[in-house]
Amino acid sequence: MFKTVNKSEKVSDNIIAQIRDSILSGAVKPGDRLASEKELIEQFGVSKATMREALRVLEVMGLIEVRKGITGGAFVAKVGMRTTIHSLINFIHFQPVSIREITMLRYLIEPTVAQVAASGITNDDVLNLKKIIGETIEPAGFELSKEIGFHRYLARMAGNTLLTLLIDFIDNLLEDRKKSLDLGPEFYREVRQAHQIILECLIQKDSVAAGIAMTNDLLRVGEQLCKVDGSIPFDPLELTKNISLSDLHLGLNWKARVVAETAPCLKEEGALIKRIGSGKFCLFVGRDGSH
Amino acid sequence: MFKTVNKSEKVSDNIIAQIRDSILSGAVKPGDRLASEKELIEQFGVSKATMREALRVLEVMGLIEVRKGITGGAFVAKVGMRTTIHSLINFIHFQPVSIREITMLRYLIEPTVAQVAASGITNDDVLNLKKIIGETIEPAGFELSKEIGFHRYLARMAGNTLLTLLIDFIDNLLEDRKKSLDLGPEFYREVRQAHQIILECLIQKDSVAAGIAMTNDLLRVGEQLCKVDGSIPFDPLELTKNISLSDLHLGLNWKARVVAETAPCLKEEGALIKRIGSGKFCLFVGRDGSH
DNA sequence: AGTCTTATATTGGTATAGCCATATGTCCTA
DNA sequence: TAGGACATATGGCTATACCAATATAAGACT
Repeated sequence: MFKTVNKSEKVSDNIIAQIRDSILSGAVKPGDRLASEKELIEQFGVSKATMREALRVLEVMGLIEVRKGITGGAFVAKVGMRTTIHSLINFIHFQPVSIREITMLRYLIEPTVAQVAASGITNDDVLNLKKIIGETIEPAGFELSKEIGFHRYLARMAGNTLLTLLIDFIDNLLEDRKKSLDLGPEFYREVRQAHQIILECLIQKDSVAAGIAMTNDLLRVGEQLCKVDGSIPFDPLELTKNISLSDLHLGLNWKARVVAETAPCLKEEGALIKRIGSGKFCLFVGRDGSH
Repeated sequence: MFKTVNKSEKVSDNIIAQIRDSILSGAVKPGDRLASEKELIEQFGVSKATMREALRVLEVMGLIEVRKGITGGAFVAKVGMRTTIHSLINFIHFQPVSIREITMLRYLIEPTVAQVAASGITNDDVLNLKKIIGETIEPAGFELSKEIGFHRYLARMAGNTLLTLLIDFIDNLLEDRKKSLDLGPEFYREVRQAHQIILECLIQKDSVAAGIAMTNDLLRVGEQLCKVDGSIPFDPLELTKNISLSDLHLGLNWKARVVAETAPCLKEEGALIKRIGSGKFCLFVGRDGSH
């Protein structure tokens, strides 16, 4: 199944790569048992220490799980979100991120998450969210708390894995900051109230209102953290100074496109045209269906 | 400096945690030499195998770098983006992400990135971007290519570390899909053209046009990938069905808020009010400054 | 027959000792 | 002074032995 290692490179790296590839390629699936330590040592033809090094790394990566006892061995596992977020946290430590940056990212994604969540909310969701709000007390726990927060729950409701991961991560970043900034109880009271308002919008299945309420919440939190922190808050007006990009309702049948100045659509009746600088492209805004 | 491990839990875990914390707390900084293997073994009071296990894990995490030779030892390192993205890729392998989801996330963030990039572009940026577009040939390299793509460069221009990491990651995901889907040369020709249009908008420092051009690009790519793939593409019209959330120009001095029905601002002249369902909250849209 | 206890085999976890490969500094020599 | 040979400290790997945890199976008791 596995081949003897090439000893020119680092041996454990070779083993790690082989096992990792066999997992990521789908050759073995979560739950499958690879082999016992002893068997793997024989298969790879290495010593126990080396084999353990490799297994240990794969375990920390979250790719395998090792169990001891008579039914033990190395089992393929699913990489969990906690492992991944830990890695992100390690990274972010060396690339300092401001509240401003975090808030900007939240501003871009969380209102939409709330919108989507509003359209598909169930009675169970409402109950769970009420419970979560009730539990939002000051002591935020520590170190990747397992309890799912309000925003995380909404992300899961929206059903987009990427957004869920992202919001989980952001939540962690913010929790870290909150802990180090020593905010008063008033802050947490306001957060809870904001969440109640969002929940009310969700219950009424009012997507637009939910999005706005979410925006209100995250901008206020960002502003308050910056106030304590002394940094410059994020203000979305910086982005859309006079013109709102989203006014144009872009869709697959775009109403707005950037086209060459020779494009035939520019001759259509009712088209709004704006030349981009003095270049050869134009911003074209047309009716539905035309492009 | 380090304390002897508590042997009730897994010893190497304890060591990993101690060293990790000492790095993340800032007690030791990148470039610092921790100690030699031998010294660490003495400090922690463990065996060589155990110590090596811990060091190996920390090395894979990207937190330290191990050098051999007479001046060798364990050195604190900066966790790089590649390490982090590898971890994200491991995670995503077990949480399949559709083109639809990827496109949705891109739709939320990349137009804004283009907008911001447009406002701060330099002559050097223009030259680099032209070069990047010129090099966009079919064979996309393999495995976390070092060459920075068009979208990645824009993310760096926008100067937001979080967005940069995110877009790097997304780029990787998309590259993976592109490779497995076997797209024709026509596809890449169109991508290049789309990038040229975006660049033109950037050169003219037209933020709005750049955002729109970016939206056009990413939606089209998403649509084409879904066509080959047979899955349902993302259409932003799903999100903002009849009402555009962003029409409301939310800022720190919000024009739109969700408030309790008893809020005094609802009595202000000129306020637009919409009750949320039959609940006790109202969507309030007021003038600048009022709230 | 069912349930609890106990023994045991299997497996992972740690410790010790030793050898090899490698990088670096030092000293010697031309 | 420049170049090369050697010494030395360090990481990398192997081998072996023993300890600790755990699931299974056998046995004792009710």
